[in-house]
Formats: sequence, C-alpha cells, structure tokens
Amino acid sequence: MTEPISRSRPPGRVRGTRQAAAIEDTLREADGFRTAQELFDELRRRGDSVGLTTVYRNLNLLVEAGLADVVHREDGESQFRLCGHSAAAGEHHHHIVCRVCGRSVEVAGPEVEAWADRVAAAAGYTQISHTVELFGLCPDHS
Amino acid sequence: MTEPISRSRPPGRVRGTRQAAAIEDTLREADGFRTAQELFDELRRRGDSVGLTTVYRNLNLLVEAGLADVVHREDGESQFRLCGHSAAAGEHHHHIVCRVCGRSVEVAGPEVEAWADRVAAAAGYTQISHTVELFGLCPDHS
DNA sequence: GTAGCTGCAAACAATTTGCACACCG
DNA sequence: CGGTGTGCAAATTGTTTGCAGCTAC
Repeated sequence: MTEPISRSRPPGRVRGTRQAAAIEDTLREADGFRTAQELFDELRRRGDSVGLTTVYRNLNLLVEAGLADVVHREDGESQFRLCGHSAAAGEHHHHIVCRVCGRSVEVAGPEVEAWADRVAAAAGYTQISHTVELFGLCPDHS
Repeated sequence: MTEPISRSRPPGRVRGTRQAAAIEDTLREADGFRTAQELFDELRRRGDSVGLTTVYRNLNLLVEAGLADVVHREDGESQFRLCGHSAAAGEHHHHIVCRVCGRSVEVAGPEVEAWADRVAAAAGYTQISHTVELFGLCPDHS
C-alpha cells in the first residue's frame, strides 16, 4: 500500500485512460479543494475536455481508494482534493479550507479525537464518527 | 431579491398559524433531529397535514430565528431540531446525533473551539468557522 | 477481442420558487 | 379588509444511472 500516486497505477484496478489521468493531474495542480463542476471547467479550459459524469465517477473512485478527501461545504456541495501530501493516506485528519480559493492545510487533531470520544462516551453513545471541517480565509485572501 | 432575514418579526413566536404550531410541536416531541421529509410524514400521520414546502419554510425560519439547529448528514440531507433545551439559544454548541433515531445530546466544546482557533492561526487562516458534528448510536441503539 | 471506461441524456433527490388562494390579525 | 402564510406544481441544483460506443490492455 506504500505507493506514491505519482504515475503508477495498481495494474488490476483502474485503467490508464487519458481522462482519469487528466482529472488526477488537474486536481493535483489545483492544490486545494475543488468541486466537480470547477474541475470540469478547469479541464475544459486546459483542453483536456472530460465529461462531467466521468469527473464525478473518477472523483468517487479516488475517494474510495483513499487517495482523495471530500469535504462538504456549508451549502452542501462537495469539494475534493488529493490527499496524502503531508499526512499518510488513510490517516485520520481534517482540513482548513479557504473559502475563496479552496487552498487547504491538513491538520491532525488528536485532541479533537480524544474530546469526541470522551463526550460521546459520557453521553452513552457508541460507534462514533465525527465530521470536523474548518473554513476560513487563507493568508492570500485575508 | 431574497431578504428573508430582516423582517420585523417578534422573535419568540412566529405567526400563529395552525401549520407553524404543528411543525414546532412535532419537532419538539420528536426530541431529536429530523429531516424535512420525516417531519412531513410525521405530521401527516398525526393528522396535522402540512405542505412539504411549508415545512421547509418554517424550518428555515426557526433556524434563522436561532430556535432550531441544523446538522448535515453525511449523505448531505439536512436534519433539524429545536435547540435551547440544555444550552442557551444562540450559544455555540455541537451535537452528538444518533444515526438510527436522531436523538441527540448538545455538547459544548470549548476545547474544540480553542483548538480550531489555534491551528487556524498557526496556518495563517483567518475568519474561521467550523463544523463539528458527532454521529453515533445512542444507548437505546447500541 | 472484450471488459471496462466514457459521455450524453434522462433519472433522481433535496430544496426552492411562482403564483393563486386562504386566513390571521 | 390587507397583507402574510400556505400549498401545489414547476423550476433548480448537485449527483447518479442507463446505455451505446470507444479504448486500453
């Protein structure tokens, strides 16, 4: 499982199509969270036109494979970003996402995890999952 | 075009219509988070039939008035609950929501707020808002 | 050659809005 | 009465699915 996402694809899983590569590349270069629509537009602008359906499908594949993260904006729209930059893929972490440009920083919050477990236990709840998302303005947009 | 907020409405009681009262009552008796659809169904079951549109409109009014809380489920659907039971209305707090029955506990998390501010500041982000939602199984459904 | 992608259009689900009518105050 | 809330249907929006054709392997 220790495989960089650079170019190598697990040979049995995803097929190396032009579209999948374009989506992954664009998402990587974006270096921030993007919605499917935004990605679709950026791809078209780049000349690597890809169907919106394909964008959604590949994004979901990336998420399932643990290669991308999703955060749900306050308006409910989903934003995607390749993960594993600073944290090990699969590791639990959260994000601070810029409301303007989508640029984000991965943050690990052991205290938050501990807090979540503690209050949940105190309330008698089990099998806790939690959603922690921070939105703000990055240094360039403050 | 849309200015729903700034309306000279007495903030403690919305207009006394049968529907608004039914919605508020049902939501209160539910004692947990409910989606608009669920509320709509429960109202119909109760015999206090109310249009789905009206359910949505009143829920949004309650939220704007600070009388109700919303949490967004992982699948994106919105769930509503009257707040102010154990915490002062308007006070910042979070919820542990039962994935099965919607029953929830309000929790204040000063540590989380502090953590959020700290990591945000460390990353150079400003005007931080955060979403913290805990989902689990309540004692009755563990 | 063939299973797996792609992509368009149509389906979908949650939520909002237009507009005529009902009803509170 | 007069304006506001209601409710049905239709419009919106984000996302998924059906299905024919293309493509990588």
